[in-house]
Amino acid sequence: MSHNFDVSLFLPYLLNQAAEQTSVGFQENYRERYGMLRTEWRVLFHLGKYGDMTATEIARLAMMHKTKISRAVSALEDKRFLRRNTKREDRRQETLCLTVAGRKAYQQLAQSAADYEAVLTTNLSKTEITMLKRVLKNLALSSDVPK
Amino acid sequence: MSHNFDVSLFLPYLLNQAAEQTSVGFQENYRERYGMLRTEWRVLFHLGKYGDMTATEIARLAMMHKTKISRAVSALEDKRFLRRNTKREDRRQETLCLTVAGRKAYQQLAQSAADYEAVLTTNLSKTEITMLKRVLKNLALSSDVPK
DNA sequence: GTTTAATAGTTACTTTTGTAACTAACAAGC
DNA sequence: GCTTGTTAGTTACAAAAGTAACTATTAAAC
Repeated sequence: MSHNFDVSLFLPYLLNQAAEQTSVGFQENYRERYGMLRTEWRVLFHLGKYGDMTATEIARLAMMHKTKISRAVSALEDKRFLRRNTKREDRRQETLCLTVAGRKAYQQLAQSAADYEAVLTTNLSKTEITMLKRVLKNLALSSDVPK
Repeated sequence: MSHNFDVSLFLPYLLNQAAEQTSVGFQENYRERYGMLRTEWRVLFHLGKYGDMTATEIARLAMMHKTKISRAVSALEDKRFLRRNTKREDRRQETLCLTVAGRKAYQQLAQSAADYEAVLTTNLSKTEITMLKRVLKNLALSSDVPK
């Protein structure tokens, strides 16, 4: 195929650059204000968005490895942002529930996220944003093997 | 702003997902075949694409931290993919030059990259690809502070 | 020319992540 | 019931990345 492929426009590379820059730009919000890591913010926002779930369910949705989730959950528990409730039907599983503080943090961060995204996309049209998100969703599912 | 912002469509999150999936999909190429890490592949491809450069120049272009570059350069040197040449004019700097083996690896990987990208983008039109890359480039520069 | 500041790159130390092995609980086969 | 296999989640260890302090060299100030 293309004899003169421009590696500097290699899609995974561009995606990494964009992901890294935009993520770093947002991290001050959860980091400075709540002392969270990226993984913790992700777990928090899944619970905030989808309601109580188990670690495994978050892992599947977020495509994150279960050890990462496990550590993030412990950290969020230490910070009193969530509680664990062992399930009656299956005592291996535990439902994760945001505390009042956790929900509050989620709401504030969701707001910051909305604001931040607005800034990121100022130069983009509505059509472009929609298209971009659709494409990204597809790429994320491309070779869906969370392992 | 938006009272009902959908965090699961938060742009940095989508970008991370897409970046991670597509990068993992490609890594078998440099990892299995050449025993490289992602950082090494990046350094290699910058040298392959732009010709001999110093570590600092790569760091600036790739927006990678200089310690990451330093380690990747050492690893690539160990694998005999590049040589270092201290500059006459300024003995602090060293020009990094791909060896014959390095150039060969670059060419093969650039080819694999082209093939891989073709697969990734099968469902996208030319217009979409162009638009996507332009947007990603812009996002990557959004808050350009490599530190 | 000697002090001061700046730059290229490395190294030491810490934090975070990845991998694999582990414990505990359940479920099925017999 | 007991063995065998599977799943949820954790922990121990190894690999990678981030941060800060370091060496060596150059440049500037005086």
